Amino acid sequence: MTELEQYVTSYFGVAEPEELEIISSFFKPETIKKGDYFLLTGKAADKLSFIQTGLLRVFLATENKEVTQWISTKGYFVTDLSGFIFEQPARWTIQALADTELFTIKREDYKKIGTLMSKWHELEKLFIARCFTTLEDRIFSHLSMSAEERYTLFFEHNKSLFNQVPLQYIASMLGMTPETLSRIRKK
Amino acid sequence: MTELEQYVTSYFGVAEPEELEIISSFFKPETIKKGDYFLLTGKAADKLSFIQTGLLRVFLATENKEVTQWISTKGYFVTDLSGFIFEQPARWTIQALADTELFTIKREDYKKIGTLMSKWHELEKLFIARCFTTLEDRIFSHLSMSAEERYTLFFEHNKSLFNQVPLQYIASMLGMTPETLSRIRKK
DNA sequence: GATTCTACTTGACAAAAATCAAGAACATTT
DNA sequence: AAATGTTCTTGATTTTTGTCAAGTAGAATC
Repeated sequence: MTELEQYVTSYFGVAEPEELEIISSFFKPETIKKGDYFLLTGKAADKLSFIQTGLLRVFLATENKEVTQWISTKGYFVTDLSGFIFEQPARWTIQALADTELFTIKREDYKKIGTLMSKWHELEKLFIARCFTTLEDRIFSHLSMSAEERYTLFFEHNKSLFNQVPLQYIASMLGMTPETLSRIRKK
Repeated sequence: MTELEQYVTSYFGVAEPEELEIISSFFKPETIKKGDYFLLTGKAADKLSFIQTGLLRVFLATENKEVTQWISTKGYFVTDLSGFIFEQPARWTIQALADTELFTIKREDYKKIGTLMSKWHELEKLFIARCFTTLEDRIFSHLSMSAEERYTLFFEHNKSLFNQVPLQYIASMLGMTPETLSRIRKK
């Protein structure tokens, strides 16, 4: 099984080798350089990718500051989910934090899968439901934890990110300032 | 169109009258009294309901405090989504804040819809994707706004809740203490 | 190797929010 | 109407987190 097939399997749980091959064939390799934009807020969110190497930051620039929503690394998927699904302008901007290799599927091809595989929409549903659950946990962390507790929890599960990603972005993603994160880490 | 059919339509966007009738027929009226539990953390999350009258609070009791995740009113659906979809124990406890009338579908009946309507899983997917987007917005509010800004935004969109629901639960749902909410409201 | 740029840290201070404790307002029951 | 039980408010205080400003460290560029 190729790495791409593993990514597809881990997110969509596709079982039949033939189906998996069909789906994977729609994904095309793509490379973006550090600093390049994968997606811009307001533009068409018409692709979904798995990250082979590199790092992408999902954020939104407001008047005062940039708010980092998420950071994706190898093995993660990346897209503006609501824009991709509902064919609406992207809510997020997505930028490469390092040179990044992707496997990308265009929305038109993604939509074809649903016509080729009868159970595809159910797999999609389960995929999105897992994304929902992840966000539910994240909301809970903001309702019930201090900045330090959020940091500790996140650090336990994402140690490897801390070598690769500027801490200011992790701070933003956890809902605190870089200074606060720095002070928490000093302990 | 019955009220139930309107609820189903607004969440699942079902178009054909016959299909709508089939789906609606699986929902049964149910009544729960103020203080009763709709669902308990750890128990089977095997039903999904629309609220006809009344109020339900979705929360989790931790060692220190109860964390209110959401409050549902007339026209909203209510369930433990991840438990319902993945057939796992409920993550949340759901309790009636007032006498409440519901239309409830059991999971076994819900699953039948998928066998009767070929496009059901796609509608489900879109339904859950909208839930996902709502949570994304909520995360963003915690990453980028102060307690006062979160209150103002929520109040603008949910004025009617404030007459019906004890403010302490709204405070918890917005990620602040009842005292902080009270002080913000004094202004 | 010096320069520039960026990320990170640190300190002093300010603001926001939590905590603790008391009391007031309101509804419910008796 | 009195008593009870919640919920909400308010004040005093502490803790947490943010802001501003300066300085340091490290990588990248020249």
